[in-house]
Amino acid sequence: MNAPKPVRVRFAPSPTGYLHVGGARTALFNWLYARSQKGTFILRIEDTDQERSTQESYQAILDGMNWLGMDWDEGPGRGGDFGPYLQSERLPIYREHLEKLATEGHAYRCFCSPEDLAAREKAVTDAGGQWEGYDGKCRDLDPAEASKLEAEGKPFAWRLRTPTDGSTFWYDIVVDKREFQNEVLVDRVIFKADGFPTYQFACVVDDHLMGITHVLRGDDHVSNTPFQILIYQALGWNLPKFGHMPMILGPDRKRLSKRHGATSVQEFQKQGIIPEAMMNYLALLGWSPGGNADEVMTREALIKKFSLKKVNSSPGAFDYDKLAHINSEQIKRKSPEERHALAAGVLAEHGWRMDPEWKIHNATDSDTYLARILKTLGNRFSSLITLPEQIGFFYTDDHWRDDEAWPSAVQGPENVQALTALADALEAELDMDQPQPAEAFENVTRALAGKLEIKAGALIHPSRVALTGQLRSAGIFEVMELVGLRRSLARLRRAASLS
RNA sequence: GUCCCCGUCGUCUAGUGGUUAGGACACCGCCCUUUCACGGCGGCAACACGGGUUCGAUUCCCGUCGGGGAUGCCA
Repeated sequence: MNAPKPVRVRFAPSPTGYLHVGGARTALFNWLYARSQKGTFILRIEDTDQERSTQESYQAILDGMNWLGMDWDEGPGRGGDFGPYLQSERLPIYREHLEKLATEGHAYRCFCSPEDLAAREKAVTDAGGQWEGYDGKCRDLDPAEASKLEAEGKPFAWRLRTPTDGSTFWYDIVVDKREFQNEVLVDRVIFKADGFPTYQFACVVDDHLMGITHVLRGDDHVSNTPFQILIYQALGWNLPKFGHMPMILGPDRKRLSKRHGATSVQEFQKQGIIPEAMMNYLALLGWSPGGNADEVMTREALIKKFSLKKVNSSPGAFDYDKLAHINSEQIKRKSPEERHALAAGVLAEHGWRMDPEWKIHNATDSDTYLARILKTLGNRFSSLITLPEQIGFFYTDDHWRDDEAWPSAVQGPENVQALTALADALEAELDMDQPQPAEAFENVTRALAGKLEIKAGALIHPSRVALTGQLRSAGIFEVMELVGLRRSLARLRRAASLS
């Protein structure tokens, strides 16, 4: 048997928008396949649509790829032996291959303008018929006549002459055999009147010239494949393997669109999704590690377990809840250092810093302080979005002021009494000039509860709201330790006085 | 309309010619507890429908229905 060729796959987006989750998922499967097979991952920009391609989009795509951590071996900024990797810089190459097809009679000039075509389509539709695509008007145009029209300066496009009988098929990696009757394939344009190749043509030429072994793309390309196969055949080239990934649908099983919420990877980034989670979730949409295996995986695990054979053939609905779950799991599983970096980013956005005047037990500088906060938070830190709410009160007295929890937990005679009693006890028992550990606060609180013959909770709950402004928080005694005795007292008294 | 594809809990999925059809998210209980989260335990919940083939179909075939894609001088 022949030795397997080294895998070469590519992601070939067109720079006409942001990096959409569908595109990102396609890119991911290519990337995972390349990495798992020790192959080459190529990024190629398909900017043959002069109208819609933009520099901003180009940049957004590169940013999205980088953010997700999908590095490419060849492509923009990386170079490679098969460049250029921007189709707009490969025009002479396409031209050359077009000429070959023209010479051999596989391509012909079509002088029908888009307006002509639209008019003919309308005529057919008006007559109650169904327009089946290009009608082949110029297919048998006399070459002399065509040359004459060209000499007159009449604009034209090039079309591929496709067979009218037989069928074109391939064995898809995902869905096995796919077959189309050539009869239904029309002579589509391969070179536009503006001198640029169409996607159909540029894609085939590049995939071949760049030595692509597996064309892995979205299922929306299935109907392009037979036409492209015809181009390969006309050029006398061997076919790569094709694999069509199932589409991603919205939660309502309609095509995923903006009205479903975020659809571009940068939007998810803004919503506090970390790249590892995005990648992990995307991988799970259409692929599964199988059986009861853990779905939360590192990049390395993903690469190790990924297999094209396990890619599903049915379209899947995007589930924001599950993404959120994967995201929190990924955050929880990060190392303390990585979590610290993540949280520090959030702090920086809010401009929060530790008050250097304050004496905190076991924390005298900002980094240590944050490390202590995160340790106290533990698993509660599982979202970049809720983190500001969770830790704001460690940094500013303003943070806790307004909260709807206030009336229920702090107001009322018992609560005011409890807050005051606790403040008095803490002040009496603890040395204001020394940092106090959580245990000290807890001992005083529980002793007071015993003395007053009430449950500790009757002191704890109002204190939590007084200290944090929230009904939920990390352990309240650790909160007191980190907020510090002096400031804790102030907050307790403040709450009591405001009630 | 035509062509192509898909169809297992609400969602993502595993799986098989004979299984108590497994896991995860979400949801609901209980436990833990200082609230929340985590964790633990348990629960709810699926083979779209109708015909075949077969001793036996969720699994194989056909049809129906449902969903998606394509039908561009966009990619």
